[in-house]
Amino acid sequence: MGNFKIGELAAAAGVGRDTIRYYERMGLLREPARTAAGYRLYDATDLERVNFIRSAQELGFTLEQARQLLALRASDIAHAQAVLDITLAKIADAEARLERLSDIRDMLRMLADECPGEVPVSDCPILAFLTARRKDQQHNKKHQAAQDERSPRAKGVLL
Amino acid sequence: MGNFKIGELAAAAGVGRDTIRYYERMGLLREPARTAAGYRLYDATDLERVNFIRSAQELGFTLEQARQLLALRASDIAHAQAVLDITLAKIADAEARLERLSDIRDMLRMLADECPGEVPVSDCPILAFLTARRKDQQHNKKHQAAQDERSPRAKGVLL
DNA sequence: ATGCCGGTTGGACCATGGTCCAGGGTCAAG
DNA sequence: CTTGACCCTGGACCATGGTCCAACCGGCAT
Repeated sequence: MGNFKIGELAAAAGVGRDTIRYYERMGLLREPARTAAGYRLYDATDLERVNFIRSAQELGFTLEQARQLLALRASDIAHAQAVLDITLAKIADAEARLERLSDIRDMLRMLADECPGEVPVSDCPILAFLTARRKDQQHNKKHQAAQDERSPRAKGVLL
Repeated sequence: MGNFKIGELAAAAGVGRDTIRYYERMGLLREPARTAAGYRLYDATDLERVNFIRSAQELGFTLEQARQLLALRASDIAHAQAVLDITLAKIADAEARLERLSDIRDMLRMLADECPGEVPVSDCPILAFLTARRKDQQHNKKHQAAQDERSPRAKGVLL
């Protein structure tokens, strides 16, 4: 049947050879059969898996989440709720990110609108804002106590 | 005058000591004066610089961009236009990202709405979508030629 | 003098998703 | 038989923004 070598799989899926090997190392693809010479041999189900992974990535899922989704798909006993949960979390994540990002955009737009351009940097409202802003924050902080909670970095960052 | 050691500067700015040294290595802070024992000695202008950097980061600027903004601020000859240009690029970036992200959210929301939850994974519309989607794309690709343009990764990613 | 807190250095490490490379082996065509 | 295209492995490297580590030194209180 249609067995292909790694380069063929990669080309069919539109990724690099190294990406395929990387997915294998990460446990996203099974360890494939080998020729006598040690060449990896793939079939249509492998291609479909790579395509699945790429689709998941396009929807903002990380490789780890893609791995989970593949595991769920392969399970007889899992219910769709598990997939839905992952999806809902991703939506919530996207929404938080959208809000934060649109706040930033609004702020930048405001500042850009105020900036006349043809003045010396010493009169630039954007720089003035960046220079001044912290004083406000320190002001606020005085009433906030010294709690700082360094974040250990978000997992599954969405784009 | 008010000279502080690295720990004091870090505390005043609300960052870690290592972050200060990191900024120095990255060229965001000048090399500070030293005590006889080699301790770094900072003053109020250094604190202000760190605060500026943090503010810039909050507006989505990368450290590299913060460095550029600081350089512009320090320049006598630069005009505000240069700052505005950086800001406008950041806004455009934010907008592109917002659009992409909200498309993804919409797609996920659509899929989530269709998913009944209490069915076996084999009936999960989300998995079905991920499984099927690539076939569409390959279909489209047939009319698009085999141009693939592997992206060398975006710089100055906004959040 | 002893402890302890804080400073110094260089370098390793985190996550994410790959990419690239050296130094081989394999295979089909000419 | 040689050339070139493909494959193998293990490991280094990219960006981003830090964090953490060992192993050492400085300075102050008890």
